Amino acid sequence: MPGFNLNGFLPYQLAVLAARTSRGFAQRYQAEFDISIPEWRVLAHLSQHDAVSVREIHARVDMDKSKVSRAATRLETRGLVTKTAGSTDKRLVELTLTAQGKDLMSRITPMADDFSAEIEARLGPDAPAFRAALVKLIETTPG
Amino acid sequence: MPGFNLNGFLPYQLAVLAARTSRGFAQRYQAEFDISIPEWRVLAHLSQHDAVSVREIHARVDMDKSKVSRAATRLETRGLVTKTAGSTDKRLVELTLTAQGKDLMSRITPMADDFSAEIEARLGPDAPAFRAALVKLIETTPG
DNA sequence: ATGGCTTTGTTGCAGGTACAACCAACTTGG
DNA sequence: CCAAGTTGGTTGTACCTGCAACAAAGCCAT
Repeated sequence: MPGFNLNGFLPYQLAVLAARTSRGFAQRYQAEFDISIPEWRVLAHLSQHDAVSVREIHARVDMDKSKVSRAATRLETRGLVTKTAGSTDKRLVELTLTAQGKDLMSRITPMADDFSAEIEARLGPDAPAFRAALVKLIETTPG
Repeated sequence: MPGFNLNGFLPYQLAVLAARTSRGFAQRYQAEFDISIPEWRVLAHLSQHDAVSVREIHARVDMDKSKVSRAATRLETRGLVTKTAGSTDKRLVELTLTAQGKDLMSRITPMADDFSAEIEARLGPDAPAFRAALVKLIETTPG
């Protein structure tokens, strides 16, 4: 009769919160720039590590190879990144932000920081503990 | 040069953890039963609130109307739920678990509890605070 | 009651995703 | 040096999702 309490089920709670949060942030930047979430992830990674391969992003950013590949292709056609064949290993593709890509990142980054700050503000003093727990869970959860 | 630190970005962290967690749990029950995540959510909700409409589930379980509708149809063809037209309002559909559906839930529920317990064990004493923060964020994040 | 407005659920469609097959480029053991 | 195996990236495909259009049922003011 009591049944299973889905609303208290941790995987469900995580899924709901993650979906709402991603949608919320996506709405902000998709209105101004026309970027999908996979594209945003690739751009963000490139802003830290330039001249990087698809494989590298696939490993670090929790996205399927094909997702990275197609995101990179879309970004290239829009002039935000360049794809050049690797010099020593010709299988590798070196992804690099163009000037236009860097410019776009420089405009999205403050929005991202604001968004994060708003979420942490809703948590108040518990925010650091929450973030620490989140990191611990991510690191102990197999890929 | 420092760029944007995606790995420390809260929406990204939530998305990664939620995706991994959902996949991990889905792998367990999809091997034994053949149920998708939307189907699992509908079943779980029905285990608490029997004779419930699509709209009710849509509102409570963070799923699109069409997602609920299609999940319910699949569950009906597999004999896990029944769909009957509402008696007073004929637009409404009353979803109810069949005996087979209840049996399936009684076997999945312990797996779900175990899974939750394993995650909380990885958090140790921080688990209650983490769950509390999660609930607070869900409640303050617009749908 | 009747013509319009709202609500409920289903369905068509366009786009995105995961998974596997695939090709080309490297590597390695003999 | 070459055949077999690996690795990096792209592409084909079948599925799923979200959104919007839709039909049917209910509501409501006149």
